[in-house]
Amino acid sequence: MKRKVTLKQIAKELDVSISTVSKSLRNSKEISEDTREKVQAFAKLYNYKPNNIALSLKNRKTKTIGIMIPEIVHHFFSKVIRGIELIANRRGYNVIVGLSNESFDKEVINMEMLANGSIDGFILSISKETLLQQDYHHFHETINQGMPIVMFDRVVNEVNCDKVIVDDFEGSKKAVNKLINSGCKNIAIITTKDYVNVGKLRTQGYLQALEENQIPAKASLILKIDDKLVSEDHLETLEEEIEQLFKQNKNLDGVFAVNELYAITAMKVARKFKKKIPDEVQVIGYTDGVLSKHATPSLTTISQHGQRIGEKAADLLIDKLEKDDEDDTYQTIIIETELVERESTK
Amino acid sequence: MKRKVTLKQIAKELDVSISTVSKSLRNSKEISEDTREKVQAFAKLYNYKPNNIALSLKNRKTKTIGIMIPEIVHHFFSKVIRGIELIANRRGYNVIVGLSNESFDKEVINMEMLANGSIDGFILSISKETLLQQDYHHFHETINQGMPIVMFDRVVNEVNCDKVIVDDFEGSKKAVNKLINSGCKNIAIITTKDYVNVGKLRTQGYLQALEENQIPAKASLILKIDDKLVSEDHLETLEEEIEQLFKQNKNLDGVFAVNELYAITAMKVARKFKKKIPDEVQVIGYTDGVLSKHATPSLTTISQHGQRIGEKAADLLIDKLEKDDEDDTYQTIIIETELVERESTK
DNA sequence: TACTGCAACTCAAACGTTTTCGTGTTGAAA
DNA sequence: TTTCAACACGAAAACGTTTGAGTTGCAGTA
Repeated sequence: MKRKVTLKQIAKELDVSISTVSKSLRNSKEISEDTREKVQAFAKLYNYKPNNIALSLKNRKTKTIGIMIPEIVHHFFSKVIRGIELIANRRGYNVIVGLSNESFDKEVINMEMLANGSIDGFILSISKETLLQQDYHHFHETINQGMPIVMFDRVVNEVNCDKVIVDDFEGSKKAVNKLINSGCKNIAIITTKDYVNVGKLRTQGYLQALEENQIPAKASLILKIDDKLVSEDHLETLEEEIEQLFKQNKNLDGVFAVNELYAITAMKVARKFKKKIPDEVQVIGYTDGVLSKHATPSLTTISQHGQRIGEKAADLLIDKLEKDDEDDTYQTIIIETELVERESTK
Repeated sequence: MKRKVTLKQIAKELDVSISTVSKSLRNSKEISEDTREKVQAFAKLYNYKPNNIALSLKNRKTKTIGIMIPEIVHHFFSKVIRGIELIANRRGYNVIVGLSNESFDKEVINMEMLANGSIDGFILSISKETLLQQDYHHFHETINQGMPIVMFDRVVNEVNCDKVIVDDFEGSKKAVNKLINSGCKNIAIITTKDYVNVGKLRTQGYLQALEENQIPAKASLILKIDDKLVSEDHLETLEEEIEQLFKQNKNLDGVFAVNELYAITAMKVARKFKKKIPDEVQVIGYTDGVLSKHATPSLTTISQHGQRIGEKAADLLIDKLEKDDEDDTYQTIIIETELVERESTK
């Protein structure tokens, strides 16, 4: 086993100083061509690679981006990571991942751990618990220490930083309009409780679309799921709640669900009630994941372009990191949603 | 904006030496209680946290694990990451993620980048291209430099290191036996080309199960998909190939597919041919992901316990990192598969 | 008084780089 | 013979820690 070779070892071996070695490798013309070649040959032979940690310490930058997300086993988030990684890599950065697991405490601890020099900046999406508690001190502190943050998807007005979001309002308007234009008269929405503000915005988009088409909203058509229970029995509860929705609205002919799972479950329930999709009930989901694509019938959805969100977030962050002047202007980038039409709508 | 405070700054402020500050914070009894308290109070006030990079340089360990996987938008891999992150975090480690994107070059470059001091060890799953080229020099070099590697799922005999795998052979035997015991007489397998050796092993398990039950294997029942085409049109090709399989085997009554997508597509094709599931055709998949759980009918699968694989891999790696004696014995841990019975089998 | 022992510090090296400044040697111009 | 630039290289500081080896002052002892 041969340990990594250092400048010092090369210097000793070649009987020159460390500085000479360093300069030779960086092709400084302070050093004679002779020595340079000798050093470079030796370095190549021993496969010298500068130690990243030492460089980080010296340069006070790590060339590493920290990602903090609530969950990784999730199509949307993994797509975002892929986008971040793509850009980061292309621009010479590494990516370190922390999972908050939707917990406030883990989010805080993980961020503190990473903020102590390990990374140059954060890309993150806020955990549900944090959103619920509305305690954002850890973000403020991080930013205050001069470490830039880019938030995506689950963002919050109270924190001043760059943001990349999807136009949830417009996206769900798009979906509901599609249902209306395809002939739906009684459209339900299956959404989440309001504290996750993407859920809130999607509900608002739904209401707005109805209003613009002079369709009165009905409370019985709005189903808000409490998704704090992510356990297995949650699935059954979910199904029961949707069954109630169908029972209470016999004339239901359109469903807009704010995520894939709700949409898929709605289709399952529709099938149970012998309602043909898309002939009798049409369904649109949100988030274009594997489920939508491979369901039968395949599901029309609003695609959020997770990868593009990640790419944009990474570009924003790295731009900020590499700009030398400390500007404190922040942008909010909106990534357009797209209606992907499949078999669950006419 | 207040930058992070360092030992040096505290020392200057309190008019003591850096060592005194350091020792005070580590509660050394070399320092008087008075001074200790004073320093600790000051440090707390200014929210001092030691700089990770400096510590890494000093201790020659980063407390960071590098993960290199072919793809992150993938249920199995993200579950593994979750497992790794869970254990890593619990044991005080961070996790840095590199994606090879199934490319040999990216795998090599990424590994070299991380191996230069950024991490203490690797957990990885080999890219398809690497498996195809059978060039494992980068793994050998990494190990040679004293950096431990733990491989999972896609492993290779040629590299001497700890491994965590699933018993693919036993797993698929289990699946095929289930089909046989449920009355299937003509069981097809939909698998991948042999160079991905998990595909190979699963095919062998299939053959073995047939043999043990005195069922002759038929070439026409073995469909090997070339999944180098991961593009969109791949989906259609896949469907066509499976249709051929059904056409050529009119009496087909059981399908074992080596992944979710193949299984789901098989169900779709079965439906097209008006074959009732599970009454006329039974289907079992491999990898227990979202698709299996939420398909209609839901899919019986062999679960690989991705998270457990990740946890075990992380424990193995950290154990090795924290053991001081350099032992060069390597283990291969086999994680048991589990048959998850759902609606697609009787 | 001179020595010992101890408490309470400080110094300095080390981890692996980069970079500024300094220095010794040459050869040529004055 | 002196002066001076050009050249080729070395020393040292710095990034932020930790830690073993000094150093200082002072009380106690012979």
